[in-house]
Amino acid sequence: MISHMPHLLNGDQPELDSLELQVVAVFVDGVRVLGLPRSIGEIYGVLFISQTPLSLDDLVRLLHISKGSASQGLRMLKSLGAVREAEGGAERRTYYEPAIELKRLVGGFIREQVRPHLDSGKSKISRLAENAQEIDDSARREFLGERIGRLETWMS
Amino acid sequence: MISHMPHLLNGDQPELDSLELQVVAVFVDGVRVLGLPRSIGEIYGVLFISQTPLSLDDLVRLLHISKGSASQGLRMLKSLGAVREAEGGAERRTYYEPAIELKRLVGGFIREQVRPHLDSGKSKISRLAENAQEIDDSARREFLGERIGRLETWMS
DNA sequence: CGCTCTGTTCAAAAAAGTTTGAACAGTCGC
DNA sequence: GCGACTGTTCAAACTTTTTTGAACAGAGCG
Repeated sequence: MISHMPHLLNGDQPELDSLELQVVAVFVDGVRVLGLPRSIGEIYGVLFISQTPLSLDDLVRLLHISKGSASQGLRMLKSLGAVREAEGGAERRTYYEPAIELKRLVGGFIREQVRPHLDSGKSKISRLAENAQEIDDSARREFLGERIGRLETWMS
Repeated sequence: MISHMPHLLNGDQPELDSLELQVVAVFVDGVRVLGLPRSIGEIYGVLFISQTPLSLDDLVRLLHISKGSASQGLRMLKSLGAVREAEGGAERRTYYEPAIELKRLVGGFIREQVRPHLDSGKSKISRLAENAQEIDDSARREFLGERIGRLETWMS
């Protein structure tokens, strides 16, 4: 039985096949656009194409990355809500599986990566708008008011 | 007359005042989120808050960046459609002004930074979908078909 | 407790990305 | 043509980010 299922990509498979490598490459490219590190794309990629959940050690072996990288990558992916721990397995070791709903992925990315910057930006701009009111030169003050107002519009 | 317009931020002003620095900082933060280099944010920031178009040498002086940086930064901003050469001035030197319509900025960013990756991603995935059809193991083939299909949905 | 197994941490190394500045190319006016 | 001026290029220097790997913490088991 076992010998007839060579493509069940799981903890037993020692290497990624060419098709799996191509999928991983797509995700590496994908996260690059979002400004996330390569390893994040690799990890999510293997999980995405794996039929069974994978452990940290599986990732180390399949991707040839260090344990540290895999650990940190999984942490980030969990914080983005892109990966979750698989239920069940009464084993000591924990297994991970990908979240495959696009909504969840995009939502997590916005919540963790975009929102913080957006919020701090908004508060900086409010302060800016106040400071601009104190300018003496009236032409300059009006110009600044107009531009900063535009900035405020952009942020919403 | 001249001495009464100290805030006309143009080629004559030797330094950025505190408010201008704050605005620049907002843009530096902003472009960081998009994965663009700091200097891009600085350059767009000064142009955005300047009442008159600025030359390359103005940028070098106001931002304390090298001529090379300013030149490359302007090139990128032009390619993004975020900055254009100002009309008029019969001078030899060319002056730049910011595009301030959000639509144009976002559009340029997508066209130049996102589209290329998205397109190459799509074609990689098409090839992937074909390769997946050649898999022997039928369970594996179906699983891959399902996942790759999902990937294709995401891309639209 | 002592040993093994799993996973985390973090300082240092490596890689990737950005900026600099000197050399160069083009243009204008004389 | 020559010199001054404006801007571009690109290899090297610098900065920032990512990865590594060795040390460590905790959990389970005998």
